Amino acid sequence: MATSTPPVPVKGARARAHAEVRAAILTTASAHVAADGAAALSLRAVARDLDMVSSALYRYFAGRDELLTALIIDAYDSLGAHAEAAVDATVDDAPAARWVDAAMAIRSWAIGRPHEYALLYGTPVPGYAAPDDTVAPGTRVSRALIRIVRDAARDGRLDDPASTTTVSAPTSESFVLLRTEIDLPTVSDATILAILLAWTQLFGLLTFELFGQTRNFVHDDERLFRDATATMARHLGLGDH
Amino acid sequence: MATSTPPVPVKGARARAHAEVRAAILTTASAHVAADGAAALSLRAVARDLDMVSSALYRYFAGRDELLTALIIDAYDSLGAHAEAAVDATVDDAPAARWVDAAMAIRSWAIGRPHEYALLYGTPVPGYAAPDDTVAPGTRVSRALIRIVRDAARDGRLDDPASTTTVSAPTSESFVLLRTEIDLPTVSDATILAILLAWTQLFGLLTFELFGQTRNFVHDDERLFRDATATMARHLGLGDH
DNA sequence: GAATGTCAAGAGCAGTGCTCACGTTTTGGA
DNA sequence: TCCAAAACGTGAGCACTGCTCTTGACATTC
Repeated sequence: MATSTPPVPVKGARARAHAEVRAAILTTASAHVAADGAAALSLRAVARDLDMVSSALYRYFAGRDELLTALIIDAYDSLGAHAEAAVDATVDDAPAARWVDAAMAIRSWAIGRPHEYALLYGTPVPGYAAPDDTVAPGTRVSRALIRIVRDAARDGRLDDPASTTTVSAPTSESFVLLRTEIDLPTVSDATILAILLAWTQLFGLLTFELFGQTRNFVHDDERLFRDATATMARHLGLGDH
Repeated sequence: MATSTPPVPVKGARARAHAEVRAAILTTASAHVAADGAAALSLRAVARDLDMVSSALYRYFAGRDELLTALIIDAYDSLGAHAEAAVDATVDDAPAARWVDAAMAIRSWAIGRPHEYALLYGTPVPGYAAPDDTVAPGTRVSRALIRIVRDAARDGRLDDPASTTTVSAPTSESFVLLRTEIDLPTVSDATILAILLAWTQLFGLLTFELFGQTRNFVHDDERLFRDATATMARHLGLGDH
């Protein structure tokens, strides 16, 4: 029985003021998440910081979940821009090196904002599945990573990892749509699967590091992350030069 | 300033009754987590179900966090036993097939208990780092998976994936301790890294599936998971027969 | 029998998300 | 220019939460 999103003025000074207050709410809410994590985010505390009364917030967000969803979208955008910058900055490098650099950029973003990372890749706060609105903004990071593969394919620096991958018929079927959506029309099933593997491996390792699953036996997390992503780049068939 | 764990009687009928009540609390708390997730776990609701008053629970657990930690440990044990059973049941199969079967067993456990899985591998609830007590029980699953590699090595059915892995000197250094701890003394750096990769890949993909990160472009999650883990088994060097 | 340990009860504190009725202010059209 | 509608902030209030503390009833042990 979620209350629907509150009405928002569309023109004039009212609209401008509304947008400003909304932005201010997001800013201080984001600061609270960065400091104490999403679980500890309190609407009343945010309202206090802004010298409002808690009920006033409901003119801007339907509730806590909607506020969190907005924060998730902003965080995805921040991470996406970060990843894109890394991919852009390395256009002239070898595909494998680009992959590692992009992965390291994603990692450094996450290390600096563990709570925001948890907001994106940890347990989804409302229920246990992420709200639909957050899926699309989340693809920005993936698209940046995939651009590395696309550039490599264009330049003939992408090997087909067919010899070491197993793709069943139904999986191959489901790759048909995915292949066009990520704009890699000529690439093999093995490459698609390798991309998925590299993607899940990257975030899997990062999540384990940040959530403490690797402590007690990994000492130099950054080094391991670099080696791991370099290995995944080779599995992906990305060229070294 | 966390209140320390409450005193517990050590002998006699008193101790028995105490243990029973404690178990009952864990059982109904676990049911609540399974139904609504860890975030929604309420001490008062648990107390109501047991016809107690909420303050009575503090004789058995120092607070909500300690209750959750106990639940985490139990869940790790459940998952660990599940994985071990799968590994035991396939001793005569090919190493690669065993790996896939164990992974599928882990997945089916998770699919059936999404909230428990989130409790283990999602955002750590107190703060953003898991309490230390939960690390050791968490290794049970990993040890089960590693046994597959060890058996394969013993039987000469483990290839060295050196040709496709990159292990830097510092990472190699940190593998020295790890190698003896997982009782794979003769195995190469490349194999150790491949194990880590397979491990993070397995849980990375599973987490993405459960938290909704793969929806909209993966249709047959089970099939993909099977293909992905089979591929990782090959990267690991596990034999097919 | 007295002292000690164990336990549940209940009141209470400080906090939460959220709703609602109520005034005030601003806005845009008649 | 006037007026109704829209937007907004206020404060009270509801139903919760985790947690603390005091009190009184037992049981076990000395």
